[in-house]
Amino acid sequence: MSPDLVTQLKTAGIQPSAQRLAVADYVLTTDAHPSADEVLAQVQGNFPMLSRATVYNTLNLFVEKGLLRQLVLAEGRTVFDPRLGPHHHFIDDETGRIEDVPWDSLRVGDVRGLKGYEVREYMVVMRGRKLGGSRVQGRSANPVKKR
Amino acid sequence: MSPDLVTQLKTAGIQPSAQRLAVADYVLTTDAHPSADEVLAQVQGNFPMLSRATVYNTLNLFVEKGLLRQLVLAEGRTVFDPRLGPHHHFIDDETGRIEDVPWDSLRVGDVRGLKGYEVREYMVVMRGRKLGGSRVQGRSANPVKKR
DNA sequence: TCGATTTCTGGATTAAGTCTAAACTCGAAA
DNA sequence: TTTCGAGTTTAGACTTAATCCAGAAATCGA
Ligand SMILES: [Mn+2]
Ligand SMILES: [Mn+2]
Ligand SMILES: [Zn+2]
Ligand SMILES: [Zn+2]
Repeated sequence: MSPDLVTQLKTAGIQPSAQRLAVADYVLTTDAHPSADEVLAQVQGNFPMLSRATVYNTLNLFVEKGLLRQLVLAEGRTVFDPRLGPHHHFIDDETGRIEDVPWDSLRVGDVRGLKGYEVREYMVVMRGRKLGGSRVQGRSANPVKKR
Repeated sequence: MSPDLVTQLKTAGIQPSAQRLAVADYVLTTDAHPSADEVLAQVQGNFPMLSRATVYNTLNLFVEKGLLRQLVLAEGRTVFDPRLGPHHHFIDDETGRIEDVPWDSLRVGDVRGLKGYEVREYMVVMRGRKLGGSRVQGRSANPVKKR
């Protein structure tokens, strides 16, 4: 859809094919942190002839080219995050949903000054309950915790 | 080996069988963050008749009974951590090795005061290079990053 | 237009982890 | 002692996210 998606891919050195644009249109603009399977399901909605292999290929390519971050925060769920800037993450105990927490909402001490380490990046990972429930509860995506 | 391992298991409500003690003797005392397979390899050293299923059963039991924490920080690696108290983690980019960073070495802002969330636990996850190399480099366990 | 290159695909494969059903252990009752 | 049964252990089957592969399809360049 978006005309600058083409530009964004080209700029990253990626050939903007139809499949890649379809994947990009979802995964580069979503507010969620979808897994590969969720990307597949989502994109196949308006692009039914899309194979699983292509989704994985494309996601890995986007990560490699720096358009996407790959996050592994919870058991058995690798997810993708289009927000490249530094931010923290909150994981809901019940739903498994991952939410972004603005960088500036938490001051972390002198990480870079840690003796013996050259820290390239860091984030605070929080787990707990989301408050202010009552709301429609959102479409709860991840059943989480099968045990 | 340790006589109080028996006590520790009993206290947690776990029958201290030979296999469980062998696993406990390694995983509850290690400074590393081993995966299930690393636990298996390690323990089979002095306890060759130990099955993969028992290792998984035992590790899951220990997690369930609160003797062990399960961490998922990196691609395709679920590891176990016997240090129950709060602490942070540093992950070496090259080796994938996970190191503990003392809780007090980093001051994190008012996490508990975050509006809209009831944070049960949190940690800072750092990635980068370990400095002061030259040393024997330790037995580098995890090749990491196959891509 | 046509060969070369890249992209895409279904199906096979891999590998971490779980599940199952049978075998084994061991203390206590008979 | 024997027997019994609850709990433990095991090999191997199974599940599933992810990768690999080799041919088909699309795209590109001259
Ligand atoms: Mn588990
Ligand atoms: Mn895998
Ligand atoms: Zn994020
Ligand atoms: Zn740790």
